Amino acid sequence: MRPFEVYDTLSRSTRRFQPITPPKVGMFVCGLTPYDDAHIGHGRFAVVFDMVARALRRWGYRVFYVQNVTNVEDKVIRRGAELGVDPLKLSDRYFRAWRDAMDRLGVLSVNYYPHATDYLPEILEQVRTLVDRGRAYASEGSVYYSVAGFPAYGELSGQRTEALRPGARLELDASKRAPEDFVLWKAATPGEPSWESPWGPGRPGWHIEDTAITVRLLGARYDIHGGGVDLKFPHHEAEIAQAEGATGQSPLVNYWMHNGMLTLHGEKMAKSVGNVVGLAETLDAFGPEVLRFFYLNAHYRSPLDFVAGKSLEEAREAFATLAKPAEAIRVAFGRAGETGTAALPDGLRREGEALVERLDATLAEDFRTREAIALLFSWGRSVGPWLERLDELGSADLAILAAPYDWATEVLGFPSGPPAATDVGPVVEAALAARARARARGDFAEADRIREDLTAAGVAVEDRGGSTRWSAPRRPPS
RNA sequence: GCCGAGGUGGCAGAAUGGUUAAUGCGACGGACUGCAGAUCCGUUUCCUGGGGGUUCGAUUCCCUCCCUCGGCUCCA
Repeated sequence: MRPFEVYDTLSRSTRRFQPITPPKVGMFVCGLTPYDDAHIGHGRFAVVFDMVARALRRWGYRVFYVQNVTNVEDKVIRRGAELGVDPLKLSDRYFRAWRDAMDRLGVLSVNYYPHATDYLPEILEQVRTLVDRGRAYASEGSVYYSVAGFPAYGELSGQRTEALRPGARLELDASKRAPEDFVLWKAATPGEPSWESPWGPGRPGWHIEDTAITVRLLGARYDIHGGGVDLKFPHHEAEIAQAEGATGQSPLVNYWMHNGMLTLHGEKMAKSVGNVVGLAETLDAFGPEVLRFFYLNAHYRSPLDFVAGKSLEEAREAFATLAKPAEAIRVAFGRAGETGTAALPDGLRREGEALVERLDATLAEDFRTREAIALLFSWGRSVGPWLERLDELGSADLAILAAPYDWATEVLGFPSGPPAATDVGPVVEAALAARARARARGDFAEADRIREDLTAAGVAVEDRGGSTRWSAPRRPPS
């Protein structure tokens, strides 16, 4: 197991990671409330924690990564009512769309997506435990957590309960003893989904499913909890209060990781702000690798600004620069013999062998993906002079050239995948043959016209040396 | 107001108590090309919000001010 450091929000410091039960790592990330199409802000947390899980597994940790699905919640119910659809069916539909997007994005590291409604027995048991231990009280069919009885409340976010009271958004709910108390179990409203409980029919509060699920699956204490910074308060604060209040064990989580927000032109992207860019459409237009590149090209804790018509276009160019040598090397490797007619200089060979270690070491410092990507670009420059001579190299040398890119594919999730299969080959070949004839007789106007037509169809044409090469786009042109 | 994260070149975005402050995008020049594109080579020395302080030396550490973003019970 490679040692690494991670910034822990609770202690506000970068700490050396120490699993509770090595090599096992329990990792929980707050997932979606599926009630509408996911946007590219959601994609960021998914890719960030996917990268974390990939890295840890590469380093020898046995990661159990759980991402919950809040499928019963105010917003789901409200949207269902608007559309006249059963809320649970609605959330199921959007969850499926989320999974599709995750598959496309290469987010394959999540072991399990528990749904809130699948954990009602655990939720009810935890609520009852909190009531039994005097942490919570029932009132008018609902159950509330009594924040006053949990002094650590506010430590994660640096908020003090006294400071919260003047907050304009505190619910002035007569059934609560104190305004900062939050609901664990919400009394049923007619026509909405509800489940039987000792306090009457109702449904889970926002925060309780996470701790019911994690106590059940990961235990009273676990290693990593991730999520967006916007969830620090009150959501994660409430999780600590609930779990520690129920189990009597502390700390609930050893390392709190919070990713920075994706902003659109400087403002947080959020459904409630109305400034969202759809995840599925973005994947259609740019493909998963460009999007992953865009996300991981900034440190996960920094805010990341998205500028329409610019950010992803720039990411696409940069990604192409990175991916091209990788693909050329991999293709050459497939053709290469054991020994080549040329050999890499020792200096380059050593650089390549050291680079993979450097990449791991860089990520081991709080997941500095931007720095790792910079190293990969530099490698591209080192490798550059060999790109025209790859066929001269033997497989051992090519493996050295490929190793940093293989590392990137494993941990960052790009570059990967062969070009899309295409059945336009014969058509393109025929057009290029016509173009070659035109060029041969000096009719460049005709030759250029054919090339422009092909370019417009998404086929890149390159004259190299005496031959002409073409390539179909890896994905639909945007 | 309180809590947190930030302010770095034309743009995006790293890093560091010390020779020329990464990397990418863009731009420019060269090779190649019928022209282009792609690719390769090179250039882009005058960039660390303002003001103090510590230090032989600060962009980095400390204080202060200004500004931006996020949270302050909907949120990834």
